[in-house]
Amino acid sequence: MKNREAKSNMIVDAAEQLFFSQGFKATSMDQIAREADVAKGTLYLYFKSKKELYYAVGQRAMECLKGMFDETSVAAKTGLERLFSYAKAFLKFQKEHPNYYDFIINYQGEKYKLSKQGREVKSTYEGSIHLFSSVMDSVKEGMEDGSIKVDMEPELLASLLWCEICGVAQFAGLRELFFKQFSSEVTADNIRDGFLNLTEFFISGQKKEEFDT
Amino acid sequence: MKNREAKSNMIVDAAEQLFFSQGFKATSMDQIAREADVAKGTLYLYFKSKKELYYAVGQRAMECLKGMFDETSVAAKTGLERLFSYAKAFLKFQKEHPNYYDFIINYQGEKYKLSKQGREVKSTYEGSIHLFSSVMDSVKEGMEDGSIKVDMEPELLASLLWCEICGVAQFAGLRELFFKQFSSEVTADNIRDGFLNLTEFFISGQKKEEFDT
Amino acid sequence: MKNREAKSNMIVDAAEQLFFSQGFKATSMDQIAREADVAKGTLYLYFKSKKELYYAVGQRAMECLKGMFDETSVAAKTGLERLFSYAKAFLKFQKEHPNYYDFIINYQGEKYKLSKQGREVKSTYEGSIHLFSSVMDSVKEGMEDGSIKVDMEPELLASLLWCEICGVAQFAGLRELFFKQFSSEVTADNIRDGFLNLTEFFISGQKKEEFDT
Amino acid sequence: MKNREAKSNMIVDAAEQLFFSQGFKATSMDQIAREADVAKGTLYLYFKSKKELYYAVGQRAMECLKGMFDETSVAAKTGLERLFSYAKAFLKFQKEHPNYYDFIINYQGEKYKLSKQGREVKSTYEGSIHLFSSVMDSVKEGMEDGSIKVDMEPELLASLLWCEICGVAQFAGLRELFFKQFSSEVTADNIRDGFLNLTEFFISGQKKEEFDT
DNA sequence: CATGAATGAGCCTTCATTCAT
DNA sequence: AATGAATGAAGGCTCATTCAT
Repeated sequence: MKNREAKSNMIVDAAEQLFFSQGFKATSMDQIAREADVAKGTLYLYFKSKKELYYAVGQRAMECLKGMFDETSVAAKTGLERLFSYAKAFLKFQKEHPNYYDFIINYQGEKYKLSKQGREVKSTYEGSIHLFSSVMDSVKEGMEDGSIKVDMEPELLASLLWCEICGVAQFAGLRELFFKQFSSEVTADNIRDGFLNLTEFFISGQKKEEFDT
Repeated sequence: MKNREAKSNMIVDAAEQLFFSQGFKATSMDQIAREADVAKGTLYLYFKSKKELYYAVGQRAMECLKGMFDETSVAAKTGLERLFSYAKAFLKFQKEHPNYYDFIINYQGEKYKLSKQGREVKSTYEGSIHLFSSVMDSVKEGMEDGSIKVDMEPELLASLLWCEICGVAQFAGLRELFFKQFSSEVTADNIRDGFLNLTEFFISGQKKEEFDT
Repeated sequence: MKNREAKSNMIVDAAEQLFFSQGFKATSMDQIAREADVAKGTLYLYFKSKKELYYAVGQRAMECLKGMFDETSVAAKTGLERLFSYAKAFLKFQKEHPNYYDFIINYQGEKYKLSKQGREVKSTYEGSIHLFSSVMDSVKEGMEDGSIKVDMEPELLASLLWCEICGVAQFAGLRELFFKQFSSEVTADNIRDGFLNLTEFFISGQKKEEFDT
Repeated sequence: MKNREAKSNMIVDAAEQLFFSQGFKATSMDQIAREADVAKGTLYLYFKSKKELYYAVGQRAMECLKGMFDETSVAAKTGLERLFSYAKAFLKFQKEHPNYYDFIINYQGEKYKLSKQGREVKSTYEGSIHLFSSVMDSVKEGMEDGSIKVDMEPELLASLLWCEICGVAQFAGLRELFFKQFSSEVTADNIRDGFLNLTEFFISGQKKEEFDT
């Protein structure tokens, strides 16, 4: 039954593409079937409903993010390094898979629209917890090993940084054209790098003088 | 014709609430009519189409944000102060009108789905430009008057801060329940305040020692 | 209450114009009200329903036709002359009031669509009887006075001629462009005149030789 | 795919009947679906829109008429004979398929309301041209072979006869009840036969004496 | 397993008619 | 008498889902 998984993947491929370009409601099962080159009825052999298909895409996005997180953090020595390897992974994820990123961000909101619950929601939710736990641990670790020097509760700092990173990830790309109107120097990459540099500088507690030099 | 505006507002009230909780596509004109306590046909006396109603909500959201921006920035002395009065206004806007905030954030995306353009899109886009210009001006001002001490192009710094603020605004509230699982101290307000304090401290270029104390 | 009739006429004017150019179903009471420059509610002060308005137009068309019939037949000396004065009146009516003509022709069909009965139907029906009676009388008269020489029951000949005239009236104009494709000589007027000349010649029983000359 | 055509035909059957009895606008897709005993959505599997269904009926009507024309004219020896075989075919068509006849007559008018053009319009228009060309050719032929003796341009005579035949076809049936009020002898068939006899007599140029006998 | 024809609930929008002012 | 805001039934069309083959 190797074949089954392959076909299922093809269907999710098709669905993914259409959901991303048109949104959930605007994508019809007809379109997905056509795109996946199967009959409409076949979709229902692999996914119980359109909703289910949507979840499958969410699953994929989350797994992709988890993969990039796990892959990246191995070489870190200090808490600060680990934290920033996560940050970089996150930004890289957004850059390389902007659709997956958007999907995850919008998931919760969209989901309310789909239905008030769903086992798949839980699954991605747990994924988020896992990721954020890693970030928080790295902050704690950094505070303990002295690589992070900020006078703030680690949970709060981690949350705050998480929000900042999400904001940079989301809007750096989305609004690149917008920002560029004011200066050609303001590219998505520059924003991302600027954020990483500035934040690392600040939370590592270096003196002002060191930064100016 | 006082009455007309009042009724129109009631309809937008109803539409707003439903769009916020279910999204554009998932909200039917029937529901809006029921919620607004008018007949379905009446909706079309006030708004040419469902799309038009959606725009009316967008208009409202943008005007609300602009109002809070304009109202807040008057008393500022330095560029730094002005910048942070904007930041506070933005966070306050998100806190007091989270739905409007989400609406504006999602506006662009949703709108592409509605139609490829539209005068209303332009209207909100221009609103964004206006707001961001103010932010950028305050950064430049702060760099000139010495209240902001960061070695970075003002446009880039402004863009970066904008992204961060958006991130904090959006996720502090949205994920409050999420963050709280790790520490009861991590509330949306704490995240917002933490962000403001930390960032003000950093970009005003105070020495580490001063912060620790 | 002179005013009442005047306003009623203005409304029928508006309705007439719109019914003719768009048809019954496609014309809305809103349009009629706008065209007549009165409020929508006012229409219902003068006409019980849209249907009623439609009938009023039918009434007008029939009265116009009757008027032209009565006006024309006075000077006739023989039955043949009277018959042809009717024929000419009919063709003239179609030419000068093609919309009224179409209206009358389509009345029956349309009416079935409106409802299965209606007093107005009767009214126009009686108008038709009146007109056709006149035609038939003129045929009888012509047979008696020798101006019509056809060996056929007068009722049948009258019916037959009526059908022919209706056909010429209806299609000469409607299909003018169509016929013209085959010869620029074939105009609506030529068809009408050709019909009158040929038919008069035939039913007056002139010899072939006379015609050829 | 034999089945597909069969079902498509059943749908057109239903649509035809309803369009004939109520008109285009007054017939709803719901009714058609009910009449055809299929679900409403099914209609759209076979016809892209209500308009398309209407065209399909028009197509049918035209093909039916063409079929009867082609079938009839084979045996004719002279132009006159051919002309009258067409005339008979036309009258027979109207008699056997009065709804199709009406449909074709009203087609043009109705269609303008539907949309300003359409390939189907062209299709029936071309059908008309084809038919009329045959009629005109037979008139020319008859003038050449001497079977038609009328001093008139063939195009004009053909046009005129066409109008007359249309009139007889349309009104003989439609007004049968009307005419009968004046004499029980005036039936639709008598009108049709009377028209054929009288006209044939006249345009074949026979002497009056021969007719009287 | 795979198909795709069939279903029917649901959507946006229109419009004849009513009625409080 | 006149208004025009309000109504709500209907209409054309879409699409997720089912099921006989």
